[in-house]
Amino acid sequence: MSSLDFQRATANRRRRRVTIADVAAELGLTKGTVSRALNDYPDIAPTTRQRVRRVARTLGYRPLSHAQAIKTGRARSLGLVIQLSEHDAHRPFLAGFLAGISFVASSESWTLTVATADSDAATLSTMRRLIDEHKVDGFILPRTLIDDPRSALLREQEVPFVMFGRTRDTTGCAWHDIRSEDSMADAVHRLAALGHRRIAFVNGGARYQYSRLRLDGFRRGLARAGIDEDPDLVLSGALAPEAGEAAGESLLALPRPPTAVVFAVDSAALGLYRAARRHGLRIARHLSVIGYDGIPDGSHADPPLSTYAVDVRKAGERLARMLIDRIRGAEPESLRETVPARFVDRGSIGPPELGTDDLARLLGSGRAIRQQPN
Amino acid sequence: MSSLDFQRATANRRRRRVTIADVAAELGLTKGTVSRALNDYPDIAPTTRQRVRRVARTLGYRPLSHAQAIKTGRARSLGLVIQLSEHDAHRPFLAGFLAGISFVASSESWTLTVATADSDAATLSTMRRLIDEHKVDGFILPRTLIDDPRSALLREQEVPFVMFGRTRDTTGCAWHDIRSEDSMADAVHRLAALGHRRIAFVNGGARYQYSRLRLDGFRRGLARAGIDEDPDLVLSGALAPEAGEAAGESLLALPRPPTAVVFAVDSAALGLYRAARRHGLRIARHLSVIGYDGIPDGSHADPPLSTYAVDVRKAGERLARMLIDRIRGAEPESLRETVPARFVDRGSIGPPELGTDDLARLLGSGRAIRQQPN
DNA sequence: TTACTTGCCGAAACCGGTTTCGGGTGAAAC
DNA sequence: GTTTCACCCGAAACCGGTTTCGGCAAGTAA
Repeated sequence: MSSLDFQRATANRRRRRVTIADVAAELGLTKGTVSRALNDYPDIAPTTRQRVRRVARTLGYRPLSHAQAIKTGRARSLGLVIQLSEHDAHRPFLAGFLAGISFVASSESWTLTVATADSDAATLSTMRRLIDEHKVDGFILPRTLIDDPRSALLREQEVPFVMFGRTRDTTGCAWHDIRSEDSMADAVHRLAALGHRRIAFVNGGARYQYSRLRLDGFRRGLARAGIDEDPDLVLSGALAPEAGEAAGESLLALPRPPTAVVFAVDSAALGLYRAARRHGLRIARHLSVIGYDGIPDGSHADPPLSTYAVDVRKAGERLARMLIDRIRGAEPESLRETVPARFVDRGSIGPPELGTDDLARLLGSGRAIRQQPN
Repeated sequence: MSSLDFQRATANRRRRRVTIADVAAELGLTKGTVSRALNDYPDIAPTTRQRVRRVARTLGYRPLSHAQAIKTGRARSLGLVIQLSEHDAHRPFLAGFLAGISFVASSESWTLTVATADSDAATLSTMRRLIDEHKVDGFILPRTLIDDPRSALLREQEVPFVMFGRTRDTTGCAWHDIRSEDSMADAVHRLAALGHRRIAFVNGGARYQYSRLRLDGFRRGLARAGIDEDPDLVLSGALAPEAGEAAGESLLALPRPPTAVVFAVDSAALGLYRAARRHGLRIARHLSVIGYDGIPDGSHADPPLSTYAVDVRKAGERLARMLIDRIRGAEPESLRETVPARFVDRGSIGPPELGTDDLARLLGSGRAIRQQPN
């Protein structure tokens, strides 16, 4: 045991790490044997394996990940490139999402490498750098686009990836996604059940696959409720409160305004609150609103925004798990799943107190009054 | 040049990376010479250095970071462990903060490794793992505590780190921080200039060093304005809207309520809006509020919250730069800096329309009226 | 007894870089 | 004409692991 003590002493004195050679020397074995023992090679006697394990533990041996990487080609790291130009709507989710990924990664002794970029091009070049330097073994792709250049790059480079969201060309793609289309259909269903017939839809960004899906879901809801779609009541491109406010204004300016509005994105829905306030309308009473995302701000609105909550932490966990499986060789086709969002009724919907015509009249008079000072 | 073509071909066919041996072979040099040339060793002829550079570029050679790490002991990665238990108030800053760090890191071909933890203990053990496996070369410590166990660990392990915020024991510490204490003093000064004499202060979490500093700043402001401190008007522990609301309630319940409130944290300040609304008070007219942080939600409040904006992206950039310098050997004492926050007046402050006694009377009658139904 | 497996481990190559050491060359100094 | 000394580069060790290959010993079949 003197050699063990010696190891400990030097480790403390010079802060030299315990290497595999130290473990081997302590046991009177060779590096190779120790390595195979720790990596569960079948040609190692069970008793030897146990001895190695024990000594490795007592010596505090931790393999150096990049020393392993040089031979195995595995950095044991998951890559995540966050693009935060435009609206930054995903910001409130970021912490939970990272927590989910990090939780699973840590449990497997993997790590998470994150980078940010401010454009599509920057995202791709950042990913390319991470690939070239072999900093990561694969990527999690948030905010998938209908036609996503990232998946094209990764397919070409043969780098594993999983997507948070679906896309058009699914070849070689693995994904985890929330069935937001079902939520949109459900929203229409709920509003129709409350008596609404003029239900508007304000969609998100056109590039995203989810926008396409949610619009489909909205239409499915209308069809199921037996309501004909009115093109005037379908807008898109609203990701932030400002855009949501503008959308609300144009909807309220219609000859036959909607009595309920479904938003594809919570933060846009919050914009409608401002428009409503300006026109003296009360959310839920005069105008029902349903959002999607479950952002915390929604619960601070007055009245709190009814929405479909997404468990982003869980999504992060699933994606990390799937990516690790994918890196270890699982087929992408076996890694595809969708889960539902959870409806949380906080009080921003209710039976229509006024019909569309009464609403129009009210808004008209309001407009007249408000325009007097000008 | 045929060998060059050969490299390209094999690189494409078998997707084999270009190694330093390929570059050396192409030039008729040895690996060692190429390595020294690329790393600016002085014993390489300038002409040779240029030739090596050019060929390395045309071949598309990128050194494998973990292959370098094995010898240099540098993973070229910055560590960030985010603790998101309690309030998660830093969430809105996360994206910008990461962007700042990532921007600088990328520019030096470094990467950012992030992990999350849900307690102090988990944070420490996660950091320990990253250190043991040598996944990172140093840490950025967000949300510094008065007595921070993280700095103790890193000092003992002799791992470089920089802090976002100050701490009590500064030995071996490098930091970047915002002089929020000056902002608090400035807030008092501004309110006093508007005519306020009863100014309250609602502080943040007691563990954080910033709370101590901001309280000092508040007191300094009072002293400068010639106002005696009233212990009733100083509260603490408010980090979220709920706690801010509660603090607001207790302040408004005082016999002589404040006409202005300074909050150490924006999101707590937003809680006061709700308390004010419940009592029929109008922010800015009856009750002036100043927050600190500059969170986006503040600008959506009604009226928008006046606050001191912190440039978290810039902070991330500075911290990354400082940490890289620190890892490269700079002394921690040379890496200490503070910058001011920027006041943004969005309209939540104004001259007191009512004195404290009138306010108390108004609140009293309001209370009476509201309590009748019970 | 001999031959052939099988189980288990040592030896050594290898991964892709970095760094030390030493020697050859040419110019300057004597 | 030597000697000296930069200047440059090759050779080889090294970093800390992994993986291949081969051989020894014991067990089994012939």
